[in-house]
Amino acid sequence: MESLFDMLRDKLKEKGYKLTTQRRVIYDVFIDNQESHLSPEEVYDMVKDKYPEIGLATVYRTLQLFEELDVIYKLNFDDGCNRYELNTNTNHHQHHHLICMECGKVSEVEIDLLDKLEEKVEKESKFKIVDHNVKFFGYCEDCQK
Amino acid sequence: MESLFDMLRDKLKEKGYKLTTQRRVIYDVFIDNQESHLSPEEVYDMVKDKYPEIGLATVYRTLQLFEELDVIYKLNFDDGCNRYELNTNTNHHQHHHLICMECGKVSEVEIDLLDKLEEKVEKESKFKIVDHNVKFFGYCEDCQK
DNA sequence: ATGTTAAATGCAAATAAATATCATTTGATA
DNA sequence: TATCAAATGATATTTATTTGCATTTAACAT
Repeated sequence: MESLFDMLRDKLKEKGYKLTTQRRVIYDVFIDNQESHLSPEEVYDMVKDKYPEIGLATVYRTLQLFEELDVIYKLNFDDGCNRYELNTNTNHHQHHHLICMECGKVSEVEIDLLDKLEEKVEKESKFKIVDHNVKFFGYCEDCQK
Repeated sequence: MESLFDMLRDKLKEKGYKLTTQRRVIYDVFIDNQESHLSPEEVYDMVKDKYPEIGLATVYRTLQLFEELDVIYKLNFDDGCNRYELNTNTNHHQHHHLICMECGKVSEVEIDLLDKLEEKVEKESKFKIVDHNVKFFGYCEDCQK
């Protein structure tokens, strides 16, 4: 039974990339913050605790690499920076975001009604669909008052 | 029976904003390019044909204003800039995007199965949902070959 | 173990999109 | 037609991200 970390190592090896300390440490930050939607700057700050010598450019490069390897995926909450979250292979496809239009808070919903929808869209269009992304906009509990 | 343009004028007046030539011309660009997803730079280039004196900052400011007035809405195709499309009041809510992961082409789907989904999500979470946004990722007809 | 080599890093400089500043102009109303 | 807040254009600035390059390091072969 392969852990998430084993998968990272295998994916890196398969593509001829090296498993560096920096990549380990960045990976750990995502493991330790699975409920978060981290920006490059936030990752940088957290990584510096364990590995102060790291450069911001390395963080950016690593995030790109991890995204390419499907280790993390990119989110967009329109707040001026990219955000990323760990791909645990269980959150994918039925894990979407609720964005509060008042305070900007983002929460999660676990729901999967979209498989039917994908089929329908594939029939109507000529696209071969492999993924979807759903965002809901509204007002969170606190901001409804 | 009120035209889209009348609505723009009313909305501006209501909030104490002025109907300037620049705003008219930018609005016309959206009317003339309803199928497009325009970036600020693209709007700027098109506007300059009719109104060469316009400044890029005015385009940015106008796009923000139009978005605030729900005259246009913002899209994100992760290509390094904001993109906008006209809100015709008919495309809203059942108009979503198919993004080709190979060539980046974006097409439209008209579909609305999400009302049920919104209800379900509202029950499960404490969010009051007012809008949703769906993107499908896959391969377009040309790139499947 | 050690040497070799391509890949990765850190730093600093460079880009690019978007925003802010401010003197000047303009649209709406009296 | 005069008034005045709002809007504009030009330019400078900010902020996120990327790039160039000399140096370091992980992976692999010997």
